[in-house]
Amino acid sequence: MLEVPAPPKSRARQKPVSVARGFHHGNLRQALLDAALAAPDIEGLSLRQLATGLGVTPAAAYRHFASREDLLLEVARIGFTRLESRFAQAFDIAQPPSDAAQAQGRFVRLACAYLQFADDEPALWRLIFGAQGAAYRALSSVLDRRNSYDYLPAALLGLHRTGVVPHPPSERDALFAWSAVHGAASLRAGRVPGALMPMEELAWELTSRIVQSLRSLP
Amino acid sequence: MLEVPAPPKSRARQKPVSVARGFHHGNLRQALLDAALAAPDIEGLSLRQLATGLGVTPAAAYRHFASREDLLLEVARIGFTRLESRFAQAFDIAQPPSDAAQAQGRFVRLACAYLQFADDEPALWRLIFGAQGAAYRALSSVLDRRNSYDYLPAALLGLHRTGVVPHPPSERDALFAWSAVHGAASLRAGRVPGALMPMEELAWELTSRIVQSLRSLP
DNA sequence: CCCCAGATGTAAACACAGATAACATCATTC
DNA sequence: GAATGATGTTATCTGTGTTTACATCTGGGG
Repeated sequence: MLEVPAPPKSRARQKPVSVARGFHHGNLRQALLDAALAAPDIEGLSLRQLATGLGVTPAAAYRHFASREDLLLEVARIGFTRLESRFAQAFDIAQPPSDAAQAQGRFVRLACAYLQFADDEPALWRLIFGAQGAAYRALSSVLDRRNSYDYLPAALLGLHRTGVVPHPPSERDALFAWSAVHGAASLRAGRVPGALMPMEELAWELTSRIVQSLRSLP
Repeated sequence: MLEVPAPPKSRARQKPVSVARGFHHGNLRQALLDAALAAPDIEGLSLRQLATGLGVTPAAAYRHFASREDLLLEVARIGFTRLESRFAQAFDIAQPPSDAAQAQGRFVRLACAYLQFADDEPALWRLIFGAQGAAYRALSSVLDRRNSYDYLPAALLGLHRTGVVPHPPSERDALFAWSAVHGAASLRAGRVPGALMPMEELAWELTSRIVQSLRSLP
């Protein structure tokens, strides 16, 4: 609520910190993105508050983003990248599973990453997947899906290679697994009581049930 | 709960349509709700457009709703009721399943109802479940959950009673089933390519996979 | 070293949104 | 046939997205 009262207007000479007042020179864009990423409700924030909060005029934001929508899309893109990097870390491509336990471990970690992201960054989760996933849809055509949502099929393939699942995974197997995990994450994000159990427990339960279903279907 | 709107409003004089101009007398509230329900993007609509579209001043809406938020909440409540009535019809409580095939049929119909609702009323779906299910959360405390989301456990119980599933369904069984169906509906609403198969097919696939997972877990 | 060109930020303004208050009008009831 | 409360209207306020014209900073070429 505190305004920056344009205090000293230190037009004097040297700029001790050119970042703190008015001019951000080159990093206003990043500063706006950072502020948006830190907001508790990204979709609901206003450009003006964002800008004035950074000690800058609303119109300044338009030097870096064509519109509010554009800013939010960029934030969503960053969020999606963060999710993807969580996937990558959980997947741990450097260490392919050599037995059933390792393959299942990888699968559990992947589910965990999905759930943990919704837990850790609820505002980003809402931005990306909320509201019918408007942002997600807009991003789908831009992002390389091959690099983001192919971790799941790969994990299922690992389950088959190590003998956990008899048949090679089909696209529908992957869709079912994705549905279950995504649905659980949504319910958890919506604070549905039953979905609020400890996360590792939820992830283990989901994945073992999914594996069970894959075991017995032709 | 609704007010009694003085039924036919027989204005025996001129003004053949008292509804078309200015005064709606008693049914502006319903007219606003109807207009909102018909909007392609409920969350994004403005009170002003809604009101002026009905030939009425923006401020008139505030005689019937405390705020835009309040209106949207009421619309969400109606949407939730619609979903619930779809559940009731699919569940068909009058005809409890007497064998495995009927129990499975009931389960499939229930999943179908969920998916069909997302297909038929995407705007309502987004309003209720989108954006982290803000509306859904707000409604949860008001609605009697016993009457809306207990169809699923009941259907699972039917599966057990007719011998499809060996163990009586636990809360976690229900959560898993709900997650899978809800997740699939979300992906479908987000137009994820893999989830756009014919709906009955998707419902059948989901339910049979869920049943498979319930068969083998202790 | 100066000065200019382009990047960056400001000031002012427009249209539109939600919301409120004071006033006008209907429609029913005594 | 008024009185009265529900209903709708006319301003008006604040806040937001966005644009336009102007001001300022920064780095590089004479």
